Amino acid sequence: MNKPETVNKTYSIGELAEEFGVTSRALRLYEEEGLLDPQREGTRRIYNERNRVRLRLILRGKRLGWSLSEIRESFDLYDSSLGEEAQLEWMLDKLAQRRESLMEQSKDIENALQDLDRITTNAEQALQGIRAQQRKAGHG
Amino acid sequence: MNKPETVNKTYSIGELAEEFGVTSRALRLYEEEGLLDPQREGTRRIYNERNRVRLRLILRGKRLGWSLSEIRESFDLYDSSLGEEAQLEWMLDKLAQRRESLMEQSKDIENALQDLDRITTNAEQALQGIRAQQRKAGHG
DNA sequence: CCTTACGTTTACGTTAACGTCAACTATTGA
DNA sequence: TCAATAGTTGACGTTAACGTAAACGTAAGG
Repeated sequence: MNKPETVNKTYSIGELAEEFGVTSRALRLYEEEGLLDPQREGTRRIYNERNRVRLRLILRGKRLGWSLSEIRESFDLYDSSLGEEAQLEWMLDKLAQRRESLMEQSKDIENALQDLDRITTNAEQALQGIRAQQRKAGHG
Repeated sequence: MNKPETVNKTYSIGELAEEFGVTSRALRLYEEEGLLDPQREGTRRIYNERNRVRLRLILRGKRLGWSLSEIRESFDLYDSSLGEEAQLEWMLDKLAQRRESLMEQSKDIENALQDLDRITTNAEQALQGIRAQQRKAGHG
């Protein structure tokens, strides 16, 4: 008993590339780097929903400024089996590091937004000043 | 009547590099790219507080995944005089774009943090399970 | 005076993340 | 049957952001 047919939908490399605004070349590179593993139909690559989700995560990682190998590391964390104690401790450590880095980025964004707001306010006021001058001149 | 002497403190390239954990080479590159403009004492570069603040902003930009030219653009926005109307409108547009990008990154971080939390919880529970088993075995 | 430390410019080397092109295969529609 | 379309691998090209090394200048200390 399966879910509706949308679940088993597949995509060619070109389709997926266009949908996400990247090139086929990039998808092949991500595969080479171990970030994607599409099935094959003969020689052609066939992407499924799982691959699609992965690609979404890859692009999110890129937006956060991560390198491809950092992105792969995060996948490794995500996929790794919860087996031995030592492995789990190492994993928790890595997860904590990621969290710290993300929190730092979050702080950076807050600060950058504050800077932007100050500049924006100044520019808006300057613009209003100019337009007020123009209206005065227009009435002459 | 000047503020205390800390205000006029200056730094050599080596000092500044070490303080921020970058190399002299990087500082020279940032200068070439128009991101820094230290004074000179003969041929030697002399950095003041303003340069130091700039460097801090450069590194913040890097943590956000910006390229050096994107960082310079942001400085251009920051520095640009609030002159003509067209320029102001163009500037406000650029500022809005930056804001959107930052908000998107912020969302990405939220999501990444949620993912991390889920994985962390799983790993912690697995670890507790293992340790419970170890205690039972220890009592045998 | 000589070494040491720190700085300078110039220039070539390196890595990541693709872009681009060549040569080939497979499918499809006229 | 033939051309167009989309895919394949392989290889070389490109850009950004530095690293690294050479050759030289300069101020301080022994």
